[in-house]
Amino acid sequence: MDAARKYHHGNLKEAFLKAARDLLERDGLGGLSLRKCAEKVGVSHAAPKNHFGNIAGLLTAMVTTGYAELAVMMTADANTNADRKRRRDQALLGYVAFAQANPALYDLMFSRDRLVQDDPDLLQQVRACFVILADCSAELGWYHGSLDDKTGKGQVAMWSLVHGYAQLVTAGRFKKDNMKGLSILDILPIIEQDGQN
Amino acid sequence: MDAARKYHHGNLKEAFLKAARDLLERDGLGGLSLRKCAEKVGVSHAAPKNHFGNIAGLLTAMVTTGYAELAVMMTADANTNADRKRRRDQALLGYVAFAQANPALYDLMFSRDRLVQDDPDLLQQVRACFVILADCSAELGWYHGSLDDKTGKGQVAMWSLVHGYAQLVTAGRFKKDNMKGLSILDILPIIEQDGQN
DNA sequence: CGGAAATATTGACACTGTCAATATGGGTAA
DNA sequence: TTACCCATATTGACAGTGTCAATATTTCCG
Repeated sequence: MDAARKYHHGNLKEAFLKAARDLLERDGLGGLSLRKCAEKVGVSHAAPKNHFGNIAGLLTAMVTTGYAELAVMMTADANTNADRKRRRDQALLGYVAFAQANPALYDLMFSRDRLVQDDPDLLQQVRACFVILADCSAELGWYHGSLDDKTGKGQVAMWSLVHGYAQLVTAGRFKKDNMKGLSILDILPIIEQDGQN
Repeated sequence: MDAARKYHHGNLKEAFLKAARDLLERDGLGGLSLRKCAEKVGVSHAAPKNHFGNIAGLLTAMVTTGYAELAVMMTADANTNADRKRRRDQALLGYVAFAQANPALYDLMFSRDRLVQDDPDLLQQVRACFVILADCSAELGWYHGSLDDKTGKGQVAMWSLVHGYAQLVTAGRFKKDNMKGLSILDILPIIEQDGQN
């Protein structure tokens, strides 16, 4: 049997995720509901229960794919780019680009009360993204002489900075003209130890 | 007439805000509803409409008071503390302390789709907090030689870092043992230009 | 005193997530 | 093939939600 046509509908789980993603970016989180997803896919209103349990399960699954895409955006040209500094820059630019391309999803990815926070798949994808950021931190020399940065300070600083920047940018908090033109790479050299890029 | 006993109920607007605040921190954003607020206060379910219009109006008003409290937390000991560096440290510690004391409210303060983003009162309180952070940035020497920092890089970097840190901490994203003991002041010197505090 | 305005209530509506009961169909073993 | 089991999907119901129009009540002020 065709894998895309199993059982009654087909791969209904992925169809739900796609519908939810569309609704989220089109109408925002307030415009997303299980019943709208079901109608969009063409099934009954209670169909999502079999695949996700409840709405938190669906949002968690969608957010998990978001973290996977975020990791892809950060490592898209990692193979074709031999220069380590450029690779690090591209990772950070990719992070912010993902947030700007999927602002509502990015917000949901850091929501505290709509997700199943201890979902194993979610935690795994989150960790994968954090590892990539930790590498960026190491390249910046934020480990203060210790290559493995046992204190974790570099990673904490890196994730805080890039996440805060991404969230504030997508929220439109940087409105003054002199701020709107700043990219994550512009503010990075300011806070590097040596003041150079 | 007593200002606390005007009209039928009294100062119903502030009573709603207090009830909403309690429900938010006790049951999370998902446990907060207009009808529960009304029941908690002891009025009919449609009473909030007269004061806030809709639920976005109530959340916006509550968040606005949150920003005002955040500013207070950052400047609590500004008068009694003559040392500029300690004053800056206390402002940043106060920022994070507010987020940790009111995690659900802090999250809502950066929500994109539940608030009236262009509310004048909200914008004013946000700006007030940003000004305080800009002062912290200036004290760190992030203006790169220009005291007024016309580029805005220092402010963008400062707000990004402290907001990202506060959000990730309250979300429980820093779980590894070596990270849990880090405060905002621990990661600050890592990314200062001279590497010193 | 009496009308006007602010404030609060009532009842209704569409919409939401969730659940139990039921129906449908595919997979598999006899 | 046939019979059965189980995953999957539907139906109908329920409590809860925000919002609105219509109405009622209280306060303010000329």
